[in-house]
Amino acid sequence: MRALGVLTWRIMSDTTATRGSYAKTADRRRDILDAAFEVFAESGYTNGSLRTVADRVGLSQAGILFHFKSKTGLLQAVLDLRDERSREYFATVTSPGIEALRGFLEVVRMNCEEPGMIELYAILAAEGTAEEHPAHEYFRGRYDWIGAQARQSFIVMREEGTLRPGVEPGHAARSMMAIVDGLQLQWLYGRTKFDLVADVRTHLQSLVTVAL
Amino acid sequence: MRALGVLTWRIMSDTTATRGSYAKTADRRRDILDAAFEVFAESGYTNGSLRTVADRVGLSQAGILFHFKSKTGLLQAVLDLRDERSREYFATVTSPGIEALRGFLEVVRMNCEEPGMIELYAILAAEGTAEEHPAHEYFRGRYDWIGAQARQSFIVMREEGTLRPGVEPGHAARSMMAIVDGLQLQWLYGRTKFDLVADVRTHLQSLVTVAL
DNA sequence: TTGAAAACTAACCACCCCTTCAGTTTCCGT
DNA sequence: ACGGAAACTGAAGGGGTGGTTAGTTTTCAA
Repeated sequence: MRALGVLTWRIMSDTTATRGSYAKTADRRRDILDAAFEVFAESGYTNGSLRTVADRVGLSQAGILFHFKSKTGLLQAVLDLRDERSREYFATVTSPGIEALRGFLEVVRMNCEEPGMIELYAILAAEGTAEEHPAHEYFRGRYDWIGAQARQSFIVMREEGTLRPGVEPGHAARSMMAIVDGLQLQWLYGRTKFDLVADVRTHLQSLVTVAL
Repeated sequence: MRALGVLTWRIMSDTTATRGSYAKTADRRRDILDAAFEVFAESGYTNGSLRTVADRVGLSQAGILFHFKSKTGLLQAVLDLRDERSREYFATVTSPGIEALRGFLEVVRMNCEEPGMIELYAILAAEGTAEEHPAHEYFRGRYDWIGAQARQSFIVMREEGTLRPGVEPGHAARSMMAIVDGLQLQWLYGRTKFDLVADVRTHLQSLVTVAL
C-alpha cells in the first residue's frame, strides 16, 4: 500500500514534475525585473550589481539568483520583457511603408515617456559593442531587424513615389536609427532641452514627401 | 658655513624645486596613455582596469599610478590628449559657416581612420551619462561646445541664404551630432558595412544648398 | 494539520579592483 | 664615481563582485 503510494508519486513526479510556483512568485519576479531594469539603466550591466538590485526589491542577493539563475540570465529576462511590448505593437500595426514609419515614431514617443528605457538602451548598446558582452547578440539582432524593416519601408515608398527623390533606402534606414540613438544620448546629458520626438519627425520628414 | 649651505639649499628648493623628470619619462607617459586609450576604448572606464593597462605597457600596476596619480587622472589625461588634435585643428581652420561644416566632416574622416577613437567616444559617452562619472563634465562640455559651434554655423548660413529653407539651426546642429554618434554605434556592431563619412555628408547635404 | 517543496537567508568562496607604502633599482647632475 | 632624486616593484589593505551551499522559513496541497 505504502510502497504503491510512493511508486505512484514517483510516476507522477516524472510526468507532472515539481509542483509549481507559489501564488505571489510571479509578482516577485516582476518586482525583480523592474528593479533590475532600473539598476541596469543607471549603471549598465557590468557596473550594476546584483546586490543593489536585491536591496531595491528587499531581498538578499542569493534570493534573486533563486529566481534568475545568473546575472546574465537576469539581463536576458529584462531585455525580453522590454522587447515584448514594442515587438507586439509592431506585429499588429505594421506593413512596410509610411505606416511603419509612423509606428516607429510612435514607439519613440512611448519610450520617451519612460525615460529609463532610453537610459537602458543607450548604456547597454554602447557596452554591448564588445563581442563577449551578454547583450551583444541582442543588439546586433535588433539593429539588423529594425534596419531591414525600415529599409523595406523606404523601398516600398520609393515604388509608390512617396520617397523624396535622390534618397537611398539603405542610407535612410541607417540615418533613421542613428538620429534616434544620437538624440537620446544628447537628451541624457540634458543640458539642451528639446523635443526628441519632434526632432526625429523632422528628420524623417526630410526623407519622404508625404506628411507624417 | 654648513648651516648657511643648508639655508641656501632650502631657498633654492623653494624656487627651482625638484630636479625634473628623466629623459625617457615623456615616452613612458605616452606609452601609458596609448595603452590606456586602447583599454578604455575596449572596456570603458569603469570596466577597464589599471592592471591590463599596466600589463600592456610592461609595468606594474603601481608603476602607472606613479605617473598618473589616480585612475580618473589617467582618464583625464587620455581625453585631454585626444582632444588636443581636433581642437587645434578647429582653431586654425574654422570660422562659422560652410567651412566649419567641411572641417567637421574632416574630423569625422580622421576619426574613422583610427577606429579606437570611435570606440572610446561611443563607450565613454554612454557611460558618462551618469552624473558622478569622471567623464560626465567632459562630455557635457563637449556637446555644448560642438553644438553651439554648429548652430552658429547654420545661423550664419541662413543669413547667407545657403541654409535649406525651413531648416531650424538648432535642430540642424543636434541632428548633425546625433547622426555621427548613431552611425558610429551601428558601425561598431559592424554587421552592415557602409561608408560612415559618406552617410554623414549625405545628411549634412540635406540641410544646406551648397555642395560640401 | 502535516509534511514536502518552494522561497529565501547568512555565510562563505575565489576573484578582481584601486590605492598606499616601504623598499629597491635606475638614472643623471655634479 | 658618488649621492640623491626619480622610477619602479611587491605586498598588503579595504572593498566589491557573482556564484554556491547548507540551513531556515513560508507556502500550500492533501
